[in-house]
Amino acid sequence: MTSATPRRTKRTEQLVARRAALLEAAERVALERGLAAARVADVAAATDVSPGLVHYHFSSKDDLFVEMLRAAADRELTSVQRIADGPGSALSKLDRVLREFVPTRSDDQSWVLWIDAWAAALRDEALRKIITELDNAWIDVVEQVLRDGAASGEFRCPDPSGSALRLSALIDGLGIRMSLQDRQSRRAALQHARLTAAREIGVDVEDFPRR
Amino acid sequence: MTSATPRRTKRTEQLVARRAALLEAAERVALERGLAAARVADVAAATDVSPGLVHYHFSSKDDLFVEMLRAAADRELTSVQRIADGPGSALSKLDRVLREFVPTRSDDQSWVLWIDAWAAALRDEALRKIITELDNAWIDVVEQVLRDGAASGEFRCPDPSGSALRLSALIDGLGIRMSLQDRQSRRAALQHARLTAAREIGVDVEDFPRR
DNA sequence: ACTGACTGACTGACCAACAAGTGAACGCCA
DNA sequence: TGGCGTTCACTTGTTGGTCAGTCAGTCAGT
Repeated sequence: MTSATPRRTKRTEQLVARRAALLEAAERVALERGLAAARVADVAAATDVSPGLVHYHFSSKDDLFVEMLRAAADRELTSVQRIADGPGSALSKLDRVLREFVPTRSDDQSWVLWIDAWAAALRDEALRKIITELDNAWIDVVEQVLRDGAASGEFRCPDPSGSALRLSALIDGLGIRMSLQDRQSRRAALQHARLTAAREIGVDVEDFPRR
Repeated sequence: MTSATPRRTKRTEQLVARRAALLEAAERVALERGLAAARVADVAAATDVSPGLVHYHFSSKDDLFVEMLRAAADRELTSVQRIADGPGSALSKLDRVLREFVPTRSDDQSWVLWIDAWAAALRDEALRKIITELDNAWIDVVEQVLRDGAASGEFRCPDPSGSALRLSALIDGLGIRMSLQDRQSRRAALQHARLTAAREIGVDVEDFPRR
């Protein structure tokens, strides 16, 4: 039987491993030097590989970093979806989403990456597509959690779509603040998010799950 | 009487005018090409001037763009302060702030500039300082408006500081969204901001001033 | 008022550094 | 042994910054 996907030989395994390693290295480099200042030579060095090889796997620098961000976006999306599809009440899911996405530290890796990505996306159609798709998908997932909670009578939420969008925007704003200001504490940021979420679903903040 | 400030000769007038023109050109270039891709040669060309002159007025490329953003930040801050110091009820002032800062279009100039600036600030101490100072000052002004409204009994606001911070974060998040997604309408964004603000001060959205 | 020495804004050619991408050659694995 | 992953030397283009020279504007002394 000839499968459409190529056989999984040692060679092809190595190939996909290299590609993955390059993408991972690209992310590390983008985190350290910033997306705008990242060089393909850096990615090559970080992978202990010649610069030419990078161009063997990726047609251009742009291609490399776009793919890297696509992979990162996929991870983020998977992360929310796992929470939403997991066990627990809608309320606890909502709280877990907040704990997962409200930035933890001023040097929170993913936030730094996305702030860079936003700027780059202003002038790059492909990037803009990736980011808006991630953003919309994220909102959709949270919207569904809110809808479930409202349907089961756990809380009230007259406008799940709007609530999810507002939460997303708030978290993005907090993410920027946390990434740029050192003295901002995670505790405070999380509390701001919880308070806003509580108002969106008409419950008291105190009713959010402990820990 | 010998004044500390230099005489206002034709020469010095021209000097400050040149400097201002270069800063303005730098902003235009940053808007068009993006902060990361902006070249000093672009700024020179946009001012109809030789590249060398740019370095005569500004010690380095960094210096040029940092100064440009400092000027832009000053303008933004002046803008809020004028609203806060102006006439009208606290409620109407709050609404005017929202109308002023919730992005108007996907290509809203100042939002594009600040998104670029956030990314650059991740790796630039001087920029980070400018941005956090602007951000904190903005919040302080809004906080004062909220405090005034609460003091006069116009509305309730138990935590003006937190409310101002949350509003700032929400607006930033909406700004990103509006800048990256075309199909987002200003009307919707403004409505999200108004709704959140209304909840912060315990009034009904409908009570926000018409138009 | 005039002038001549002087200052400093400005030019434009130039450079050194750097970075993306190319392609021929090479060697390892199936 | 053939082809694919990989290297390395190289080309090409770009860009921030420099510098010697120029000329308009300024000002002190007459």
